Amino acid sequence: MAPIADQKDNQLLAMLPESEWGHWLPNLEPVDLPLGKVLYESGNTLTHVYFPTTAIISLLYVMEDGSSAEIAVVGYEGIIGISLFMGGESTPSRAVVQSAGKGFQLKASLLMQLFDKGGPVLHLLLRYTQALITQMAQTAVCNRHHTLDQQLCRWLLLSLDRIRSNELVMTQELIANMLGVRREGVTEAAGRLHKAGLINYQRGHITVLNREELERRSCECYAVVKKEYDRLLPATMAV
Amino acid sequence: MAPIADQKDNQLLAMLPESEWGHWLPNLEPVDLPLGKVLYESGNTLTHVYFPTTAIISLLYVMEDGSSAEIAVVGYEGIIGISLFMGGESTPSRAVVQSAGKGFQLKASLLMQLFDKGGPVLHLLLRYTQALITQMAQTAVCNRHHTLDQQLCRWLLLSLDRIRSNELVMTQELIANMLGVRREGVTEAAGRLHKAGLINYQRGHITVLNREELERRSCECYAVVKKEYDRLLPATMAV
DNA sequence: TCAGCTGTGTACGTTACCGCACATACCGCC
DNA sequence: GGCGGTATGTGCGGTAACGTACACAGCTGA
Repeated sequence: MAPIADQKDNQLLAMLPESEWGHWLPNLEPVDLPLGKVLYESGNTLTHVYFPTTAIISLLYVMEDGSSAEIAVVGYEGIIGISLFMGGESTPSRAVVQSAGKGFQLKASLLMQLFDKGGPVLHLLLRYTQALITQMAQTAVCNRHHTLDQQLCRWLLLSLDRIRSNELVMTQELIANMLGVRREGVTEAAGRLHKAGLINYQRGHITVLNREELERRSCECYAVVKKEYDRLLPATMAV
Repeated sequence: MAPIADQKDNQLLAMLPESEWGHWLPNLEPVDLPLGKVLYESGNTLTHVYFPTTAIISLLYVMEDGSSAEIAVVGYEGIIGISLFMGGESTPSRAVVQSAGKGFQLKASLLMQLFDKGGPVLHLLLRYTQALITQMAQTAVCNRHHTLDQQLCRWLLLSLDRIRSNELVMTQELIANMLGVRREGVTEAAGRLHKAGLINYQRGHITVLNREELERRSCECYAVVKKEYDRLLPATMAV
């Protein structure tokens, strides 16, 4: 019988060299990641890092007036808590579960031990971080130049890529918070995509029907980010 | 007599531990960084990294249609070419000199040798990278939520911090390219700051007269970024 | 079965910024 | 000392997204 949860459902964990596996496996604790759970708070020191398998986590900045904007989105391909091994221990952003699912957690101190040994683990985590940086940079570009319609397409594609699925459990209100726009704006943009037959949705469930057309309507930002993730973290990568 | 150029004018170099100094100094070549010089191009493998001392370098993404947006700005406090030690060798962005000045360059292969030894050099560079990440993230937030007036204030402050000066040699056209807005928009915003007595400018020279008020008019993004740089890279840091 | 909550749809005036066009001002240079 | 190029100033119609208000629709549980 297959295990309830497999550590290799997280791509970074799956990329670890065989020789590392023994050090990691006993210390990876499965965790439930329910909608809204805050994995780390702005300015707080991290106690754990997280490796999502089926959840989507948003890194976002919450402004003084309470409005927010997403900086990046992380799923099975990544890790939550890069500031730990980058040496800052905290960041001004917050990590929140945007789509419920599962994952694994690892004690911060253990991750640091494994990271500080250098070698393949260090290089893998840094390559991942560079991919994440690209996503952040492209978010900045996209926020500046592209229409809400384009951004919604990009966001849907990026998010779905991170759970390997066609369906997203997410309200328009939440999407609006992520994109940093009005909920009504998302309703209108989603309505246009629906009318064009690209997506379906009812009460918090969005399904993509036509991925190709969605990519076509998206801005170049999606392709730039996807290409960079594929380049830096090829699924078949031998670490 | 003081040296024409001092390697310790770059803050990262200045933070290197004494023991490292011998390995670095003979390999740091002084370079001129004239306005418009491209230090690396999107997708190209880096041959050198750069440590600015008096120049300002913009990391920007150039879109398919030719318009651009700044992702981050780097000066004497940093290094150009993080993708090298992050392991990607290239990035989808471009690095361009926005304010002429000087700096030092180091061969990519040498930097990698020094980085791969691990220890304080590695940790210093990673901490710097985290500060840079914060700047990028905040750029995304700022692009989404803040007015051009606020963004101009933020941008002036960030840029001036990076050359330790009150005067910037830069046309409004260039600033517009960086912010990803129309030149006319910058003219209007700058006009308002001028009218309020906060800045002076004529033909490509901008002088800040009232820094406090400029900070007050800026959005919170400037303070967030500054605080994070100060936290991660304190000038008095013992590496 | 109906009440109540959450999620979605629609409308309307407002605003910040855009694109374009053109006027003016400054500076270096022959 | 006038000329040409670059930098800045201004005006005007257009538009994407905003803030606000409210209607409706679907699920859930008393």
